[in-house]
Amino acid sequence: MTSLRRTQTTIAEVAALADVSVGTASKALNGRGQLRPETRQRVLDAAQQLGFYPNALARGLLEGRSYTVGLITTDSFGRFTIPIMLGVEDALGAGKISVFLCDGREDAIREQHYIRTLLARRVDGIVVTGRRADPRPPIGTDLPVPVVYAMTQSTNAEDCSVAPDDEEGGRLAVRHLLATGRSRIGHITGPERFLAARLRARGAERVLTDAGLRLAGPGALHGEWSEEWGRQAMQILLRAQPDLDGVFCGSDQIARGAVDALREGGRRVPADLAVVGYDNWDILATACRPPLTTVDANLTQLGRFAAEKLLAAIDGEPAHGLHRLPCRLVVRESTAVTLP
Amino acid sequence: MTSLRRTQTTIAEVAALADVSVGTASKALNGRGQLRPETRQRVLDAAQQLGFYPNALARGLLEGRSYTVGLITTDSFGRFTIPIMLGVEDALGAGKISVFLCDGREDAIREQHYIRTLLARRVDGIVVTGRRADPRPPIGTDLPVPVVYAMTQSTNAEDCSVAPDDEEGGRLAVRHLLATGRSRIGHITGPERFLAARLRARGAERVLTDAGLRLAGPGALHGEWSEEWGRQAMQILLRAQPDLDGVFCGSDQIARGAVDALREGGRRVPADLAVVGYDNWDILATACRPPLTTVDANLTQLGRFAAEKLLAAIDGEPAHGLHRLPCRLVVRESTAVTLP
DNA sequence: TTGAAAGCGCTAACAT
DNA sequence: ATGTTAGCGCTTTCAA
Repeated sequence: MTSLRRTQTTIAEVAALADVSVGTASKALNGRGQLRPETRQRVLDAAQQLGFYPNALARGLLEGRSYTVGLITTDSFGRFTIPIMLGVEDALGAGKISVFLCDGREDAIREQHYIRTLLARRVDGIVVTGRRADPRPPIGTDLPVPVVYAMTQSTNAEDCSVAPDDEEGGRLAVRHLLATGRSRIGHITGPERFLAARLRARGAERVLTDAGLRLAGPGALHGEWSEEWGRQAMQILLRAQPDLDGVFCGSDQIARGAVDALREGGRRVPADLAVVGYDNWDILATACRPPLTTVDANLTQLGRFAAEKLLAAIDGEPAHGLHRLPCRLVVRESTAVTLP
Repeated sequence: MTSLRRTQTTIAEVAALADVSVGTASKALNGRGQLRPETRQRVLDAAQQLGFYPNALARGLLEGRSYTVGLITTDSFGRFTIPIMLGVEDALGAGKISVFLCDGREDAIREQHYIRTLLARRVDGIVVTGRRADPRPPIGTDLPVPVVYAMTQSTNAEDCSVAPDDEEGGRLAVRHLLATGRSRIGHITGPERFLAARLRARGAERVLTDAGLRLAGPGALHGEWSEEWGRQAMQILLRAQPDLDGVFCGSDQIARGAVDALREGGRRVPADLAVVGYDNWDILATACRPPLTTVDANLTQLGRFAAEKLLAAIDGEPAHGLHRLPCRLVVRESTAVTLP
């Protein structure tokens, strides 16, 4: 519990107490210049005694930068934005940079308003996060500060964007199913208009093709990102191919629906069928019966990575183009190999 | 899409272009003082042309405040913090105040570090959010700026705290069950060490007592906030009181588990038993079969309320003590009245 | 080794 | 009606 003065102290007061000039006080506090050790100590003591900490506004004004960055979300901190924010905050907080939170709400006007505000506050850079990997128009052209897009992508190829490698996620999932001895594998996923859904499906198909196989039934089943769709699609798939032994789902919600449908239809998971989800939304994945093997997109790391790219750009080393970050398979019981 | 200069403009440049002094430019831009309309327009045009917006750091330095507030979370933006953040940001953003995001991570050291940073940045105030209603030590004594605690409570009664009215939530839930014709009502909830769990249970019990009834079975069943516990507890409850016709659950997760257990045990919801959840975590509540009637704690509004209290305090009208905000029942199918 | 002064960008009081 | 000046808190020359 801090005990700070009710009124904030200035360096002039510290200087007065230490009986030196403000210039000297500044040097002492910042460890610069040539000072008699005793003088330096006197200043430090005075600062301590007064609970002094420098006014960041004054420093920023002088230095021309503020050691802050703006974080603009387009989706009101949805489920996917949170871990990214966490990563960004984590990477920047450590480096003494503070983060301004701005909720863009899919509203372009609002977004522009925020950009203006952030620039007025002399942020050193801006991170834009989204919930979809699909490209979006850049937040501005020729902005005076660097911008990094995380979990969304600027349509301008010059801009720096960071996104999970969804195609690799699809490959990981299906490779795992093959490795655990399944070969009649179906795929249930979200709307085809989502780039992420298409990429995951493509990854899945590639691995199957390489193994001389193909997706079971009618191929990738596109629908809502919901449990309900997972249940429905599971029925469709089973009817189309009754000897199915593995399903890769494009989200944990879908997977959960699929698993419920299987259990209620009398099929055992993983004994009869293995199921892989996507997102590693752990509250869902672990509550599933059985707990769900799923692909984790490492979003917190993605946020951290985006922040690092931004820091580099601030330091004059800008990156360009889209960076796809690796996913990770989290193995749980839904794909366990059972003895016959 | 903004098109802003790569280099930021100062008021001096605007003044030069408009051929006036900076003082005059300042007056024109801020609509103060007596100026010839034509001069004012010339300045405005110049500002427009140069894409000028004032340096907030300079303004803040001068005014002694920054029009920013800090938002410190103790739980890494958990599920409950998000809507609160949204509400805070919403209420403040409208008033031209920007929000600094700080993830305290339950770490007191980290928290103190953030407080110092925020004060150095001359924030006008601080909001502290938590995930538990249980009281916590204040973040500091005698801070130079006002603080409001949201969804957590300071142990210092002088501090301003805002929390949902959990007891009322419990009352709402059970009153609804009674109103839909149920009278043998059980309660499954989270760990007893959570104040929220105790308050909700108390609310439930009060309503029953007033109706000359009591909780079914052994009374409130405390366990984890999980689906698994919901399933288990449901079995326990049914064994203890087979003619049960209503269950109030302390969270949507628990409710979901309870509903699953009922369905799998051959009981129809809502025909045989009605179930009420808590949180209105819609992705869970709507995926439930049937969709869940649940108590919504109005967290976004709570965030907005907290922000308003903070603004008032900043304006010299501090509030004290704990403010409990109303909950709201969201009725879905799990408590529908069915014809016999 | 220390102090004085200038200046970051802006606003407000005071001159003109 | 417009210009000049001082000063917000700090760092950084440059002088002493």
